[in-house]
Amino acid sequence: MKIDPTTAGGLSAQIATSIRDAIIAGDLLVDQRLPSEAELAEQFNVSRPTVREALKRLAAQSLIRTQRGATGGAFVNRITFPEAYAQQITTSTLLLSMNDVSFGTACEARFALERSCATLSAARRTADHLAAMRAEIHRQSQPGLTDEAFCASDVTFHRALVDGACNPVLSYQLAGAVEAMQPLMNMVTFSSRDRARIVALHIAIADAVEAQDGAAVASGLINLEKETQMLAEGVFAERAAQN
Amino acid sequence: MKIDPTTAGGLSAQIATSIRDAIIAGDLLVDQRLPSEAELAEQFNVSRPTVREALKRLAAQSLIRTQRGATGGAFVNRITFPEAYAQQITTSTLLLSMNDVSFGTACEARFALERSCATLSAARRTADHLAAMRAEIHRQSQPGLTDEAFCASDVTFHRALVDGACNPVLSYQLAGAVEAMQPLMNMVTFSSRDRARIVALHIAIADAVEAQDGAAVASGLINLEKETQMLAEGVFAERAAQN
DNA sequence: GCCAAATTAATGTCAGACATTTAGAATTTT
DNA sequence: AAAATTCTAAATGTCTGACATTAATTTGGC
Repeated sequence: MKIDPTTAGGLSAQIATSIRDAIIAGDLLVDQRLPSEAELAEQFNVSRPTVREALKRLAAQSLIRTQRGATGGAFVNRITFPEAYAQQITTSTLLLSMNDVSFGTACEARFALERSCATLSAARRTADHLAAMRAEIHRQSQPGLTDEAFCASDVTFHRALVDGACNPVLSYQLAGAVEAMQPLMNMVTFSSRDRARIVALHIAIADAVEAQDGAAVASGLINLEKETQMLAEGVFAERAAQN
Repeated sequence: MKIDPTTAGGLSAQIATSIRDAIIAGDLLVDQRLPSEAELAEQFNVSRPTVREALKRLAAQSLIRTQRGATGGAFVNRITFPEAYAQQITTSTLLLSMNDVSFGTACEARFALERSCATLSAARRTADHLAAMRAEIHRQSQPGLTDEAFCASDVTFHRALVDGACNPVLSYQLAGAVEAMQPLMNMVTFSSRDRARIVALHIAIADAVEAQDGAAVASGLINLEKETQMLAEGVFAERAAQN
């Protein structure tokens, strides 16, 4: 592990990159202990605070975990699916909110991705997945639900659909797409009549999933996308008119 | 911004979370300058190194950038698509390599996601996207290509297909799926006869894209997935036999 | 009025110290 | 002898203070 003090980014960034590369290359295996901070400082010829900053960078990406105490230290972390979910959602959410991606573009991407689960989910969904979808439909039907609660339920419904594919990699990849859309969906506050139409489309999708009819799930998602896009257009047109 | 010294995770982690939440909530806007490290230290009642560790955590996630000099400091960063790509790819790659996800599962997820671009890419692809795909096909046809180069070309081919959908959100979401598969694909080293079959399937897909026939693109991808899964099965069976 | 040098404010780095946590060894007690 | 307790050592977590480096601003000279 060599470090060039002249290059940009700062020493701690370079050290972090160096260690990250070693992990990716497989030189450092899962649960393997890294040298202590003092040893790393000596190896890289920097001070301990600098090493610590580098380690914090890696910890922020869940690449390492640290443990205190006598046998403590920094260990290569096995990234779990929940951790990866969380990172993906954070990144996706900020990416959308900071780059004025249009509602239409995000919506299109989200439903395109979700349709990729339709066939698999129809084929493999368990009774639990179906029950989760039905439960969210029931929740969404209740009057007096706040917009936030409605949207949260919407997300849960779609995640149950995605999880029905029984492919953790697919679930992970879609977590970002589905969750990151929630803030955008929140902007499109729905009237009770709009909600009824959405719920009706959800029921159609759930029915198709229950019947294990993949094509019907896909077309149900297409209808839902159309409806969502139409609702959004209406809301944005109304807002534009007010200004 | 309040900090509870008793809670777990360490002070720097809490401070990082506190600032991250403020960014997500929109209390800190893009390009806005954070207080100086000394001021943050005073606000949170901690020392400067602790604040710095927190800032490094945020920098690792591209949430902030720092600038030196008189008017320098930490600024809320606008996450760009390339930065988000890179993070997604790193996370996805490590997630797959550390959780012994089966080749079949990862492959299924990857092609399911890619099929979601088929219709859009057939409809919207520009001449550039098509040219990029043809160029990679040409490269893949050359004998004497290393396995790594073949796989890298494969990735480029598929990214061109995905980018053809002209939806940056879709491209971003798929970057992880396609790139993270590369190390797994590298494990399945191909004979020249296998390569020829893959290239033939690529040509079929490119032809369908050129003809703007979405259904044909989708079925081409299905065929490619089947071929890939078959090849992998053969390789793994062979390896199992050797052990 | 324009260019160059001093100023200044910020991050980047270092050195050393102390606090805290934890596992394991040593010791004492039962 | 076994079990409970205490002690110790090693590691991370945090603090203080200092100096180095960078880059915009101000100041001074011409």
